[in-house]
Amino acid sequence: MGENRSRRARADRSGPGLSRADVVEAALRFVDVHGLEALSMRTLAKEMGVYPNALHWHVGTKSELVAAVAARVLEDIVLPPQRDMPWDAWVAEVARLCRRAMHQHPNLSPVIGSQLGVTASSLPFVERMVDVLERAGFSAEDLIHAYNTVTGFILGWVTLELSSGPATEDEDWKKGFAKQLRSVNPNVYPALTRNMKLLENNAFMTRWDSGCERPMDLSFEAALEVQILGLRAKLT
Amino acid sequence: MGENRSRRARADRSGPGLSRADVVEAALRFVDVHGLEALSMRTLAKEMGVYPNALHWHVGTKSELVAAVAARVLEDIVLPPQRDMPWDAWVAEVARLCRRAMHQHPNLSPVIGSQLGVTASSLPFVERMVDVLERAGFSAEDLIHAYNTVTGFILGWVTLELSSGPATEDEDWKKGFAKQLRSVNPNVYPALTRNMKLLENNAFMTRWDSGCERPMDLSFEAALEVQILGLRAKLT
DNA sequence: ACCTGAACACCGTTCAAGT
DNA sequence: ACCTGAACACCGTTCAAGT
Repeated sequence: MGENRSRRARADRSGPGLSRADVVEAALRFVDVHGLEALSMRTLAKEMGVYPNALHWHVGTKSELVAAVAARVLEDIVLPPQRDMPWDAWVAEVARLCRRAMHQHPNLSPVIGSQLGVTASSLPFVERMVDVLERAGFSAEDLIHAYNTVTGFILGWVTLELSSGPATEDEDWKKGFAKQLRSVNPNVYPALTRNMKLLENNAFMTRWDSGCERPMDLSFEAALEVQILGLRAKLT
Repeated sequence: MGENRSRRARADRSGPGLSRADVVEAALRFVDVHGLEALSMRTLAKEMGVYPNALHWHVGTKSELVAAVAARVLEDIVLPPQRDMPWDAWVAEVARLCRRAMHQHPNLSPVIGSQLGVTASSLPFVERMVDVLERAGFSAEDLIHAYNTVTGFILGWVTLELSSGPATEDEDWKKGFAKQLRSVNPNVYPALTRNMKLLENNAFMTRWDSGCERPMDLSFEAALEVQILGLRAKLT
């Protein structure tokens, strides 16, 4: 999904002082370390040893920078060759690669889920996914729906997996949440009570750790299998 | 999913001057009208005719307010009774209800996708979804995975559907994107070129309008059917 | 308890000016 | 073209003080 960015440090003074890719790269690293809400044009500029306007000149507005950083995450993915591979194995493999890339930059997941549905620069992904699904037997409207099914599943599901609780400083809400969950009325929440041991900290809306600290590997694999089985059923 | 908030205007002076629910409600309406990025404690306070600190006193920090507003969106949903209904019909119906609720407040979709995976206050949803899936035949780990599959799909997929492009002011990037898309090299993007008419503005990463202006109804129904078919296949 | 009023330390963006 | 330096109009949050 695009060539790797050059890894050279910003120290060497060859070429122009700053490039757009440099700024995006620095922003990515900054967000990885300090979190998305800590990112500001001023602090990033300070860390890069320039004035805020230098950044604006290269990347435009802040939200444009963030969008560029989000798109940058998926560029690390190198898609496997789709020939000599069953369509379902290829889809599953690509799903795992996307998830891995997103897990490598968990602080960016909010902006990936909420901006990447509408974007350019991922055309190689589209091209090959469409090609594979077409060869699987989908065509016309069904092809578009199949594409949207798996693409929406991957990006959307992992976004939710990596979602975090309220960005409050203290971690006490976790203990409070756990206590509240365990002390629900068994008469009004019988199914929840029955499966409490399985649910707590393992399922959406009943967990307190995000998918960053507590990856939902097995659930993802199961959900992925559901996609494949469902698509296969639609083909017949 | 919880009782409706009282609809009384903030004008009447009965009881205390302000309540937490009032602030959340006002914030929800504000975001619906002006967008999420326009929300600030100061402007919301001004619109409510109070000082910023009055808001802080009731809802704490801004990110806590936003989390509360996000959770508030799903509280409008009234779950259908799950008895006298096949499990798959119930799941499909609830999926459509969740989607409808999210579409009613599209400006909140980023924060729903990125925060609602870890939250309380949705226990009625969990209870009944788990109950239905259990009656469908899932148990133990498979039950949790089935729950995570459909919950992650609904919230994640619709988040992606409602995702919008860069929050830039001018709408020219849309025309530029469309032109760039239509003028790709057919030799390097054959599948994309073959299906251009179907893809453009209809599929993730090849559309310029968000799911707010351009709902992906058919693709959602197709994806939902894939979930059902896949889950059904796993049951046997 | 609930809110005012002022203050602190930020922030994104713009604009003229330099080179 | 690329960046400095200063300025403008904000922002979230805190703190003392009122009632």
